[in-house]
Amino acid sequence: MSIASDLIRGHTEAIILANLIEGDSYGYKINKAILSNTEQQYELKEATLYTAFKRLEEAGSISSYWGDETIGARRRYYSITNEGKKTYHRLKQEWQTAKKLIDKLIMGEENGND
Amino acid sequence: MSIASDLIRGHTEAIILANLIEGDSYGYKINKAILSNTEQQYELKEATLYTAFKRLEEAGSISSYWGDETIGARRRYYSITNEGKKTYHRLKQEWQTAKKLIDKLIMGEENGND
DNA sequence: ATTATATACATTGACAGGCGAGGTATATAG
DNA sequence: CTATATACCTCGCCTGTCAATGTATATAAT
Repeated sequence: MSIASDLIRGHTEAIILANLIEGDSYGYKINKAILSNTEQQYELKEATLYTAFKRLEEAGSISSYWGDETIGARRRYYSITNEGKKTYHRLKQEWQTAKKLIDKLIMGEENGND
Repeated sequence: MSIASDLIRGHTEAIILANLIEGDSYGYKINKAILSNTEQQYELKEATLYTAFKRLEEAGSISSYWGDETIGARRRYYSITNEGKKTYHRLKQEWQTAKKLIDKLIMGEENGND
């Protein structure tokens, strides 16, 4: 992919929570959704994704349950908790703040708006 | 400071190059400039700063020389190279791309513009 | 039958950047 | 002579990312 992972680093959890705000989902699907949303410009690697799920669940931001698929591979679904919703809103605000700061710090005189 | 370091991670080099684009400078001063530019909201820690200088110099993005101070502590000045200017412009473009992607991924329906 | 591909989850071990803690040295103010 | 500001530097830990690898189910092609 074309985006350096260090630029996304630290946003993994917010990205996952943003997905789960739209409804319960599972790893493979979230992975594909991100690829699709970014026109294959960014991929949240599986190892990264599953370790992030573990962190989020330990933090109480999400909960999980096995789907009742009778055919095909089993799926572990994740659900955002109320705690996770709060975290998500906090992370969104932090991103807005960080975005402005980084713009100021690296863009110099140029205007960073679209 | 109020900004999680993982949100800045990966921007350290761009921030330093943005400073040096304005003219030669040295570690302590760049450190204070960032603090001041962000109203103390972000600080590039000294250990981070000096390891980044080393990386940038090894990569040929900056060069350094000792100042000729006759009083006070000695200063090691850094200068951005032509190679470094190219890198800086590339990093700025990457930031613009990443910013849009992250907005799309974590902001959902909301508009991330100021 | 067997190979390949897609779906789906999970772990291990290495790597890289950030940074707390510590150290050195000069100069000034109390 | 102690504290504070300026100024540089390094060691070792921590944390998040990810390539590699493994498991299992299902379908399509050879």
